[in-house]
Amino acid sequence: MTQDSRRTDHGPTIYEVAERAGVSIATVSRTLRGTGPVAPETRRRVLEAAEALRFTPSRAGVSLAEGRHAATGIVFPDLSGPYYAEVLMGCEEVASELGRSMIVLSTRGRSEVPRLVRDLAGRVDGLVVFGGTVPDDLLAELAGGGHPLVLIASAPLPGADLVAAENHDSAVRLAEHLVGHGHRTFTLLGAGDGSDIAQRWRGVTGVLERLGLPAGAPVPCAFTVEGGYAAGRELLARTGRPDAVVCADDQIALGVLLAAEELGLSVPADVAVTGWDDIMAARHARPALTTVRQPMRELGARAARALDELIGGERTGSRHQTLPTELVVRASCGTHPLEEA
Amino acid sequence: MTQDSRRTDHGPTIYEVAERAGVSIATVSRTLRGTGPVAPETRRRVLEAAEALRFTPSRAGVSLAEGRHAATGIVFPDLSGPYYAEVLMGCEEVASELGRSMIVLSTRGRSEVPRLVRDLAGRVDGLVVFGGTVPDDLLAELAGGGHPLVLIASAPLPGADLVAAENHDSAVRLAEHLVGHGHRTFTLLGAGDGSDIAQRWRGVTGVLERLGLPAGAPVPCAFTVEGGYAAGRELLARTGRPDAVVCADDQIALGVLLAAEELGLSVPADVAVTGWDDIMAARHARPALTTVRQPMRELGARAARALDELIGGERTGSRHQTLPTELVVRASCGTHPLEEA
DNA sequence: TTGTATGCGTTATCAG
DNA sequence: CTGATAACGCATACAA
Repeated sequence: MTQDSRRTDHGPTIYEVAERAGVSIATVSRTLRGTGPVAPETRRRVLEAAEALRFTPSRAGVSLAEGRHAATGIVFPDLSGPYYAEVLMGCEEVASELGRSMIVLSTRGRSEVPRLVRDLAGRVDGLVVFGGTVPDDLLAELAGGGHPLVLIASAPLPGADLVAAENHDSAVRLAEHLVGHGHRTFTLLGAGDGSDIAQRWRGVTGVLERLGLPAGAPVPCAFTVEGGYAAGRELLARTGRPDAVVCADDQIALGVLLAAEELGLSVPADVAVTGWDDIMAARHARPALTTVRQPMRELGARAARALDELIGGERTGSRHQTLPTELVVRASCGTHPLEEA
Repeated sequence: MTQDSRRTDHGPTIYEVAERAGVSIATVSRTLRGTGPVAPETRRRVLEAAEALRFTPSRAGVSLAEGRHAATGIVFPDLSGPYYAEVLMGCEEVASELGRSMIVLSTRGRSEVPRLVRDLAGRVDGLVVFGGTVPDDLLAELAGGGHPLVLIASAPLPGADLVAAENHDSAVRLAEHLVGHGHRTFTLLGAGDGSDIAQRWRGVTGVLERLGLPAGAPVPCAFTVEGGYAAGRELLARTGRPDAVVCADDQIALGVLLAAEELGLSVPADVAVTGWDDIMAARHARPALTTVRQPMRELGARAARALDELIGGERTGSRHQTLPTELVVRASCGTHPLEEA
């Protein structure tokens, strides 16, 4: 075939450097990676040859010889919205400091996820995986196969680390704040498959039940602006409209805001709306969205560090980390006589 | 050392599969990758053995033998804000379809960028690079070294493909629209190093000059909400406030909106504000932001395809692609009697 | 201090 | 149809 006859990166090899410097490849390797003793003059010649040839060790060769990839993989549902991108940033930054490359894989709308994940696992030293992206049995298989695994925002898995933002308690604070505004009938928007969403709802309904207020089941809704808009139109148009719509994330809440505006409803006078995540748009929406801020960047950074520990063998058992969240009170949950900015 | 004695992925090798199936490794390889003839019965045995052992070919071994990585790299400034994340999504999706993994590298605030980029180049078959992230001489070196290169939103480079959104003409449309609203004094906010920003400003000032309107130099400003806020406070507080503030991107514009609100100025009655990109927050801001939408996802997808062509050797010369943009008229540029939604 | 030789896991060529 | 065996590029014991 004429197709595939050319190969990637026909750069110089260690042999060419060795020849040019008049030494063996062993000496080149030792010199360049600083392992073992090298005479100053020899060292100079090797460095010069490597420089002249612009030698870069073949990654495949190094990986094969070292038995490691110096890379970590990360699996998300998708990268839309600020949440995942922020986590990725945190992760990539730390990984880079630790000398590892980051390979990304998004699974949403993709067939053959298991094949893709297996392939990914084969080219990294460990995996960061968002909850809900990879079937549990595959995860178990990977963990069992000795692949270091860190889960983010996921249900726990034996043998894998877990990094998550605190959900329950901040949901309690949010609910109490809303009750404090006088809201009495609540709708929970966004039925979550993920355990993190479930924890939030447990926190909210706990408060309501304690106060003897009605707490209906979460209403299913796509986790997008469009999803929130559609659900909002449906919800706010009917009689018996709730005092407060507590949304599973900010995007849903933004959609509800749109729906309310279109229906001529005033937020928060007619209905309060809250989100979760504190994405950029939450701050700029009018009314600005009351929400719960997750330390997204930090989530990623912690995951990268935890993975490094696992890979380095510094730690054997798995560990669960829960990061604190922050209730961000803005205008959409009710009037705030004092803290109005 | 007790430190590094353990290696990654001690999965089964092709030898173990061969032994279990009672054949040679050559036959295993042929069977699994469908190259060359294999007797049905032999095939069955090999498949069974591979399945039982959960055999996955070692990526490093394959890469070394094949002389390719089946991976592509992408270099951005950072992943904050929706722009880069969207481009990455488009890129990753196409790359995945083409059987390539995506390795990401962000350069903002990082020392030793050249080293990181060289390392990245060594583990991929080709690179997608955002303008302004990698020194030109390094890019030239990589291109000269036979590394397939696709630049995004960048100045052109000999030997590299270029994918960019149309800038000049949409800037002209934006400026003409603003002039049509009766705005006469303009401030351009965000002095761009990138050639894409420069093109936008050329489009805007071209219109102004043609009409004999004053066109000052772009005001320097960080491309963040905070940057826009600070510049906006400064700009809108002084006498001789402009009719319209044309911002280099949406984040700056959102900051200006915040500044205007704080100064008690009404947008668009007192001052018009426009952005660029059409990020999610632009739609939800109040007033909603008039802006220019870039096909971010498509930008990434095109880059991935172009890179694939370059890598596959289907194409020798470099190609420049310009993708159309769309003027998105919302409330922040002035009152729209008719198209008010 | 340096060189030789072997292994890492696959692919692919070339005889059987 | 199948099996040795030579690359692929590098790291590293082991010798010298």
